[in-house]
Amino acid sequence: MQQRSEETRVKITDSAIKLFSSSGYNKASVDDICAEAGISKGAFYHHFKSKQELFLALLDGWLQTIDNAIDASKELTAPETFMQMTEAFPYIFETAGDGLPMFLEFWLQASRDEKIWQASIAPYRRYHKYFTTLIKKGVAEGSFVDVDPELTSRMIMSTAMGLLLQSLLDPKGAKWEKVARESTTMLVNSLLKK
Amino acid sequence: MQQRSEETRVKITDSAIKLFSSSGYNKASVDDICAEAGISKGAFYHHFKSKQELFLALLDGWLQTIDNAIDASKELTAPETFMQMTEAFPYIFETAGDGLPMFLEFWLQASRDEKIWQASIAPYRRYHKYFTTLIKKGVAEGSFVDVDPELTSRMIMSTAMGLLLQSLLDPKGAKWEKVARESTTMLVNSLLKK
DNA sequence: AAAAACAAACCGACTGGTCGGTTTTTATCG
DNA sequence: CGATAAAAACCGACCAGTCGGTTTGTTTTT
Repeated sequence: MQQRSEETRVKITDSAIKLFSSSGYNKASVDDICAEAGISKGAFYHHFKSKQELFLALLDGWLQTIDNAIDASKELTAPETFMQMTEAFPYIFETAGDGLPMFLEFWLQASRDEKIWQASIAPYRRYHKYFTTLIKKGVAEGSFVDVDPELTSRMIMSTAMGLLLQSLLDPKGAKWEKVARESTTMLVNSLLKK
Repeated sequence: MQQRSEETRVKITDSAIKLFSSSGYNKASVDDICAEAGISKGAFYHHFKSKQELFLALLDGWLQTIDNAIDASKELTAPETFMQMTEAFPYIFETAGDGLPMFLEFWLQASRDEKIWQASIAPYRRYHKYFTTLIKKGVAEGSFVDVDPELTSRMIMSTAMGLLLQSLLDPKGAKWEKVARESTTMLVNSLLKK
């Protein structure tokens, strides 16, 4: 099939992630990405109709991995789900590590670019809804104390995002996987009925 | 005095904040800033030796306001300090509102630019230390339960940053001042001895 | 008059994107 | 199977515009 084509596409996206992360969306030029990928500009614009479309494609892929993780924990009880998230944190920090600035880049672009915002806001709200439902479920199951699900969901997402932000600014300032794990435990503990 | 000079400088910084926020550091060109300020490029480079230096100056000013707020609450007890922070949140969201993307911009630039990182990391660590000390003080005073001060400090900062991030992405998705206030209350409550 | 503050033309490096042409892959058919 | 032509993938020079920063000259302040 078009195996070569697929390889080129992967080369482009890989290089783009690398360069967007290290230099930022604006500073990483299409020429740079092509050079890093070892392909020509023609090849680039054969696969993506613009730099922005490439960015959108990366965002899509990123959201995909999160969605998959969520799908994987569909059958569990609410506390089990949170515990699994606790376990997932070190993995997230490890793999996201280099791509972390990308994540922030998404945020920033989204706040300024209508198209990218549209692509970001829907999944974001979906995640919020997901946590809200999960907490409601926990309360209904009787395993969680009677908190405000909406508010608690926001707090959980705040904690997660705040941790990512801090680990980005000061990677060596703390053992972030450990902080993340303990933070989650603390949050869950304050949710669990005694 | 050099009153006219000072006015020009203010015009430049005001315009820069406005444009950096709405368009981002890279996209807001020096020409744009000059046009917005109604001055010439010569005037710009008379006051700032580079675009980066202007950015650093803005960062400095921003940190100054935070430091002032911290200084203002030096005499209070630990719980009082937190309660005051609760009160300060609506103000922060109101004033920071438009400048919020700037805040993120600082973060992103810091993670990539050694000079800006140096200027950011010191205050960041100072704030972390401040919260850690504050919590230790609360524990010593007997008003807080016996938590890990380091960890709790990270969590508080996470929550604050995460809230800012979320309000930036989805300003109309929730009443953020309210969420912020309730989150703080919830955090303090879980800290307070019953 | 000296110095500080400002204006505006100018520079070279670099940007995202285009385009005509070349190579490689795939489908078709004798 | 091998020849062949169409289609897909790719190349790299090129363009028009933008960028941060410099320079030269003018106005304002002291």
